[in-house]
Amino acid sequence: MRWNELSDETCSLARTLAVIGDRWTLMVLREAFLKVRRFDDFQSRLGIARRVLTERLSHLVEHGVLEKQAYQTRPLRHEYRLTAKGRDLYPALLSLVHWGDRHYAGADGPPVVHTHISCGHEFHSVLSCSECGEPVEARAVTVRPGPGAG
Amino acid sequence: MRWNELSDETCSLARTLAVIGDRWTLMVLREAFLKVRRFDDFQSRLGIARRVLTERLSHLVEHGVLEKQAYQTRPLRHEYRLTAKGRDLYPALLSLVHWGDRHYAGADGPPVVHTHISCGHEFHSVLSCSECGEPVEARAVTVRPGPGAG
DNA sequence: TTGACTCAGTCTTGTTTCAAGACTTAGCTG
DNA sequence: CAGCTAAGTCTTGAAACAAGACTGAGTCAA
Repeated sequence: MRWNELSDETCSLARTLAVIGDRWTLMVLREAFLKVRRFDDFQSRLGIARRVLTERLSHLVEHGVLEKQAYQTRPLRHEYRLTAKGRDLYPALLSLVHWGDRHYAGADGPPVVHTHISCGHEFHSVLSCSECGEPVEARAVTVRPGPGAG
Repeated sequence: MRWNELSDETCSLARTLAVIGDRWTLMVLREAFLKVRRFDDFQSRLGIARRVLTERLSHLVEHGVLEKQAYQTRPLRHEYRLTAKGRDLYPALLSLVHWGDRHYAGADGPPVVHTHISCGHEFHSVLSCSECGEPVEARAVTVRPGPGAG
């Protein structure tokens, strides 16, 4: 079986991975959150093969994560911007970055620090419960079939 | 260039993806969080090719995300368990799942619901700031080079 | 003590995807 | 007109993947 033949109905993760579960795709999204928007900028910052970049960008556009907008007309040029759906990926992406920071930063600390504008502090991400607001960890969660289960 | 030649020093995400940024790997981890521990259970639940599963599991063990422990000696059999480092991936994984729930659940709702044992409620995940506790969104965050930058 | 069964892999053989970078197109600039 | 820029497209060889048959070490039941 191929990964993308996994049942979508019982697994939101498979669905998510079908859209963004590819290493270059995630790197492209990281750049997008850093406000990179143009083909050649993605290409030169990542060093990704142009053919692969073309394919990843159109895939993301097709799935509504990015949108392609003209930023000039003569010559016609487009840029790729995150949609609301794309911005919703921020928590997932930041969690992945912070996992890397936590487990692979050298003695000096992480390569990048994030500042929360609202409170003014450097921060790291914490996953919390939408209902009680407390931090969530794996052992405090149970899983059961939901209304959309097959 | 290949994705894994990206500079680790300036990018925790590339480092993270080198360890877990593969679709099957993430599906394996999802099962691990659902308490699946044995080779054949991973294999039959996911339908993954056995060769690929072998490779992914050893990769995860090698990187300290899973550990291989004997659960019986005659015949010698092992199981794969999440380490603390592996459990730290829970926020990232749950965020990915919830993104899928949010954007791809059918009219009925998501295929799986998560209950937070501590408070007893069904919940979804919220990424919050470690300093002020408020939810974080992309536009409220600035990024700059940290102490470990190259 | 033989035959079936379980678990955890390994091996083989096509198929698919990927990487690198040269090439293309359309319009602008000097 | 020559060269430049942005955004791709194309070709070719290399790497990764899927399917599933096979292996080996031990258990169990007759």
